[in-house]
Order: sequence, then structure tokens, then C-alpha cells
Amino acid sequence: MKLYNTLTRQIEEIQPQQPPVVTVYTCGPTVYDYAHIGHWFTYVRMDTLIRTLKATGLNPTWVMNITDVGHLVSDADEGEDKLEKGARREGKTAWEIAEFYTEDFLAGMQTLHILRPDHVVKATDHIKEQIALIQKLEMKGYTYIIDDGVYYDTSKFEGYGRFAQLDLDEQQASGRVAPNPQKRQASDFALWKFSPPDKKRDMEWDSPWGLGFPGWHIECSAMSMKYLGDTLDIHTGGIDHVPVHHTNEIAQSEAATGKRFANYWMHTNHVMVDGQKISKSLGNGITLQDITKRGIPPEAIRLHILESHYRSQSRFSWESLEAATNRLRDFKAMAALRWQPRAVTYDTGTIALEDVVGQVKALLENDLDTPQALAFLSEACAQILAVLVEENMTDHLETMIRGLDELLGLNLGTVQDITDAQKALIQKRAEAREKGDWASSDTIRDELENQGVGLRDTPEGTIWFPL
RNA sequence: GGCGCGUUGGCCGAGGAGUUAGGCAAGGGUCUGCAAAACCCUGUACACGAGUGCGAAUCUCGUACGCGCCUCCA
Repeated sequence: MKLYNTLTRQIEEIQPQQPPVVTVYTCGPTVYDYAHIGHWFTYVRMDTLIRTLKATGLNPTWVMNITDVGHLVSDADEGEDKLEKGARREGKTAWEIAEFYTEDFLAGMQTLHILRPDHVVKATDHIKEQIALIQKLEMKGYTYIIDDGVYYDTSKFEGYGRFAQLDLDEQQASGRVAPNPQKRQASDFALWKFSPPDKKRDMEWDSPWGLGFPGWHIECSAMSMKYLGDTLDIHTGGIDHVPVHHTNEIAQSEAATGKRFANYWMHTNHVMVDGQKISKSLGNGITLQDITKRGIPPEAIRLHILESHYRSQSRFSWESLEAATNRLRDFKAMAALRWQPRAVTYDTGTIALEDVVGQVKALLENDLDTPQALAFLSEACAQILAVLVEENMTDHLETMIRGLDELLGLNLGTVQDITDAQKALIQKRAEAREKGDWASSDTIRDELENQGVGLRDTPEGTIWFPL
């Protein structure tokens, strides 16, 4: 498959180091608050990558981290740890905060049918590995110690910032944040932070440098290399991570191993709400629960996310979400046809059922072109709904639905057959119609509608579909 | 202030020099007991100005507006 690689700024064919295995590391969330719609855009898109890799015959080993310590409020390596701050806000310990929001996040992944990564790894479970990595960097002379911690000297790393096309001199000249005067360069970052002498932290550990906690960036280097080796195939994350987090991951990891850290970098763009990025202060951080409590199915959220390309800055709106909900209904109507084949031969149009999954897959393999894949699927869906399904085609339809679910995660396969009682009602209505008893016929139709079953009368009899 | 990206029809959203993207919504028609669905048709989409082309929404330059990064961020 082809994917845009941030490292080379080009679309490239993915060539794993040891096919069919392909190693993928995803920067997960910092668990100090509820995930918002922007997070879900990101992780649904990562999920689409994994699903597509699988469909191409590769065997992804997927690692996602949970940042449950060390992510400071400011990247100048000052200010509070987000977890500790969240703990104070809610009157809990940092450990409780981490636990609660981690569980909430994992539950949200399930709700959206995001595949479970092979390893979901927490920073707090890998303090040893992080310390070992810092020691390695220390031995190689990449670190220095100042009052508040152990820092990475970015001037020692050849080509620091090249990944993000950063012009460090320009940035320093115009930086708005006064850097810690003890830091040698503004771009230097903390590997290990010392606990404040006057305050007891919820989360702190002993280290060769004293009591403290790891810096934010080191966790991803330590954990990805532990589970996937020195060189990853694909590293993914939000676009915001390019200039700082991923730039620093590369500096740390490559300094430690002398090898390239990741061969392909995939970054997802942000979603805007009301024309602006999502931020705490604007209060536009819509959560999964905000959406589902309006009765919108999770699959519609997924569909809405897939309607835009992962590299473009997309927009979220309730109106678009409603459009996606309606579109999903058509897909479900198509899935329902496998329970009600017609013994008739129709002109089956230009799209063959057997080819649909292959076409969708081909579009996804082209840099995850989900908008085009859905455009194609909608066309196929319209044709199938128009011609109905012949008796000997149900197997093909079943196979197609299963294939689509594997690729898109819309769970069309969960559309079940209606009950015998409902079938009897449809039969009863047919009899009423035969007699011209329109009142009874319409009463039955309303009753079924209340049960979530819609009807359409075709020349070949009545067809039902889920509402 | 520096750097980068974008501006597509009522809304969302692909594409990217000559060919209907698609979805949602809207109007008209065929069909129908009614409805739904399906089918057919409709709205003169590419921010603005200039340039280069036989030809520009698509390339170039400029203008306006919006967004992002340089602070934390998915």
C-alpha cells in the first residue's frame, strides 16, 4: 500500500523490514481528561491504517502508548504535570486520574470499533526502560544536568529539527516564551525531571539522578523500541507532534541506537469545530458521550470521520454528522437485503457485488483515500438498492458486507434479520393490501416503524430495512 | 513578528489544465391505494485580480479572508 511519509514528504509504497510483519507505533492520548471528537478522528484514522495493512496481507504489530505521567503543561519543560494538575482539579490522586481516563478512552475505542492494539502500554509501567535509555544517552554524552532535571542537548544531534523542517535560529529569534536560562538551547528538552523539593508528588520514582519523573518524550522512544525494535516500520500520531514530540523522539532514539528510528511517519491533520481548532478555552471539545446521548449511532461518527481525508484539515458539525447518519441508513438497508433475496433476475448495473470490496480496498491502499472509497461504495449501494438481490447472490452480498466491515468498521454485518412476528406482520399487511384494506395496511406499517423496521413496496413484494 | 497551509454549489467533501466525484439537503416529474424506495430532470461550484496556454477551478504572480505552527494539543 501507499502512504504519505512525513519523513520524505512523499507518497511511498510501504515496505516493511520483515514482511509480512509490519510494526506500527501510535502516539496515544495523555489521560488527564475526557477524549474529544478530535482524538477520535485521529484514532479512527489510525485504525483505518491497521485495517488496510491487514487487508493487503500484511500482519501489523500495533503498539499504542498511554501517557499517564510526565506530560507538562508547557513544553518549555516548566509548569505542572498534566496528570498532577488533573488530580488537583478533581480532588483525586494522579494514579486515580490516569486509571479513570485510561479506562474511559479504551471504552471509547471499543464503542467506535477501533481495533485493539496488540500492546497498549503505559508510561508508568516502563520507568525502568526510560531510565535505561536516558543512561545510554548520558554515556554517549548527549545529556546535561541543571537544577530541575536531566536535559537532552539538541546541538549534539546532527540534523536536529530537520524532520519538521524547523529553522531553529529563526524560531529562537522570535520565540515568545522565555526559555529556562540554564538550558543550553531553547530546543533542549527534559529527559528526567526532579521532584520539587518543597512538594510531594503522587507519581515519582528513584533514579540515578534523584527522585523524580520522566520527561514526556522519552516514554515513546523507550516503549516503541522495547516492543518493536530499534527501527519501526510506521510511526503515527497527530500532526501537532511533528515539530516537538516526534522531532525529539527521533533525536533521542537515533542518538541512542545509531539507527534510523522509523521508516515511515504518518500524521493525521486536525479537525475543526465551528471553524476553529478544539481547545479547552473555547469549550468546543465534544466528547463521544455528547454525541451518543443524542441517539446518533457510533457507526455514523465513524462514517463522518471517513468522509474526509486524514491529511486534510476537516470540519466537524452536527449537520454533517446528521448527513452521515442518513448515509449510514442506506448502507444498512443494503445489508438488510441479504435476508430477503428475490427470485428474479434484474439488470445488475455496472458494479458487480464481487468487486466492491476489492475496489474499496484499492482506494484505501492509495494513501487511505477514504472519501473516494465511500463515494464508490455509495454508488454501489444505490445500484444494489435499485436492483435488489437475486437469490443466488446472497452469498456474494454476505461476503461483501463482511469485507466492508473489516475495512471500514461500520458493522453493517450486525444488521440482523427481523423476527418471525415481524415477518408475520408484513404478511398480514400484504393480505390487507390485497383486499384493499388500506386502513389495516397502514396501521401495520406504523407499528413496524415503531419497532424500527421501515418498508418499501416493490413489484416483487415488500422489502424491509432498518430505520 | 517569522514560517506553512487553505479558500470548491444551501451544507459536507474529493479531484486537480479540456471529461457528471460522492454524500446530505432542496425543487419538478414517472411510478404508487397512500407512503417509502427506485428512476428521470433541475439548480449555470471552484475567493478576487492579472498573467501563461488553443484551453485554467486546476499552473504563475498579486490581493483579500480563514486556519495552523513557532505555547499545550490528536
